[in-house]
Amino acid sequence: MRIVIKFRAKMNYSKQRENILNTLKENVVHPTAEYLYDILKKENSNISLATLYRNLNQLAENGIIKKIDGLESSSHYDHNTHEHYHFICDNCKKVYDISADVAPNLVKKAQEETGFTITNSDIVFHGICNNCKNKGE
Amino acid sequence: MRIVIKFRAKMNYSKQRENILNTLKENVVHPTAEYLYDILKKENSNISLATLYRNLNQLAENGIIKKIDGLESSSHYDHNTHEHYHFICDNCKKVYDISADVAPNLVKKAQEETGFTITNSDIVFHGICNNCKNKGE
DNA sequence: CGAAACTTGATAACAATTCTCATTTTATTT
DNA sequence: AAATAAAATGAGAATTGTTATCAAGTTTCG
Repeated sequence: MRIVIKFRAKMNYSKQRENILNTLKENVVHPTAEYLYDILKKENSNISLATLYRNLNQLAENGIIKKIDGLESSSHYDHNTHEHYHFICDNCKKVYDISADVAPNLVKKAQEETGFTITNSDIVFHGICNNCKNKGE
Repeated sequence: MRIVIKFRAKMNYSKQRENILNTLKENVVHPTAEYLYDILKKENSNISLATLYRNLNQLAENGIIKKIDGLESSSHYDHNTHEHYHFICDNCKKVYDISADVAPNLVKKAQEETGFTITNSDIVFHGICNNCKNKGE
């Protein structure tokens, strides 16, 4: 079973990375890269957009921050519109269906907790599918 | 309270849309637009990529198919790495936190159902937040 | 039929993100 | 502290997925 684990280069200290992490912690939660960039530009003389993205990815890969986004790049389309969720294999990238039973009354509970009007819920699981676990592909 | 509901133009019949929908139904589940485009190009003399995207969006807006993607365009970053979920207000686009309690044992249940190794789960709710409901903004 | 509304293809435009590469920092070894 | 290797940076080009534009073709319905 050959499952590729992302190689983690050692992280050296860097002023820019420190700035990015602090800015992320001290400001609005869940900012986009663009939002962070604007703040960083003001406070911190100059930083490259590439540096920002590079560091956000690195921090996320190392579990220091979390990147919030459903799928990786492109959208997928599904003709099955019944309530159900999805699992994406990080190895083969296939998208599997997961029954809605795994989270009963999900919307109802979330509405009760927040008072928001909730029209939709999506769950995306990530991991390794059985095929990849067995075949090591 | 002024909540903008997307205007739905009437859908006339169109050969291309029919082809797209059939291709989506008769093939691999959850394809990307690119995947569909390749099939359609082969089977169906010519179709424009723009037409494909236009129709996929239209079909999704009318609930005939489902578009699977977590957030809209750009990723958001979160320094809170504890298990919790997110709600995106379709009106003001703010991202709110939702406690993990709304889906107890989520990963465990999904693992039991599938046998997959699940490393991560993301839930994204959509709807209208209280602020927007009250202020009508 | 004939007008109004809808759809199409081709291509330009766009936004978010990643890549390239020469230079600079940081860490490690002597 | 000098030499060397490894990692980080900035600037901008490049890539990717998707949407906008617009003139021409279709569908709908009175």
